Amino acid sequence: MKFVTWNINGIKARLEVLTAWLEEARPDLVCLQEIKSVDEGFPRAAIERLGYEVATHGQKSFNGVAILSKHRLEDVTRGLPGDDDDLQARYIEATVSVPTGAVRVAGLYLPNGNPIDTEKFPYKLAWMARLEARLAELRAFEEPLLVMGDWNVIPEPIDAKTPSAWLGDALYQPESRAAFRRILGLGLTDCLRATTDAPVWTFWDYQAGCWPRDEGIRIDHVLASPQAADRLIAAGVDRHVRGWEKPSDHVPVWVELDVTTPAGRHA
DNA sequence: ATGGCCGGCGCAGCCGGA
Repeated sequence: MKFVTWNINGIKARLEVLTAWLEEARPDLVCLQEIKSVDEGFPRAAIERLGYEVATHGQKSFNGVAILSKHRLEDVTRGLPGDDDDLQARYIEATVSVPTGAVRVAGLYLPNGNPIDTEKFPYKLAWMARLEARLAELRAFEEPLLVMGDWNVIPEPIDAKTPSAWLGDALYQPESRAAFRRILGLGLTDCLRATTDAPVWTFWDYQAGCWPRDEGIRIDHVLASPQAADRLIAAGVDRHVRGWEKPSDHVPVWVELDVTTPAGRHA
């Protein structure tokens, strides 16, 4: 079963690219970020027509996340707990039933945090602390869990074509990277890193010819609980989509899980 | 040479992104 995360950078500007990719990739479940739309403005019908259930957590102009699923979504919750004054739409959870049980999915759009000498950077770090607290709760259930989205964190030097270019950037600050490592320390597996040691990019800036020069970074991640990581078959990036007409600056990142084998029976 | 863009809003040019 194929689970994907993709920052689409505006659902209205990306609907044609999204539907073309859905028909090509045929994912079971997709977490979208930066839909930049209120719930009522989301082009739900065009996606439902392709056989997907749609759950949105939108906001006017900025941010906004959604989950698309070929299988019924249950227990949808919107917003990251821990700060009732935070109105930015960056987090959604849902449970999807699979033949052997259920998978809890958390879709996130982590704050960018730039510039680092403004209030935006402490907001990012506080958001990551709230995320760690929520994921500690979810981990305690000891069930299959995927935490996927645009993390806006470059975890390691290998995750940037030119690491030195990011030294003053919120995505590569020691505090951002340490917070990401603390979350991995809850017992979560970085699925792409679990399947390859090679450099892989998920984002290329629109500016400065970054795509033709392959000046990319890896900031979109899928993390799995042990109960999900045990079922991991493969992980990858749909890099070619960055070369399409009117692309997002991010590409889809996917994982394939074996949800047919009873627990404890897989390799 | 170290820059070059894009979406939303709304109809000019600014804000936000990474």
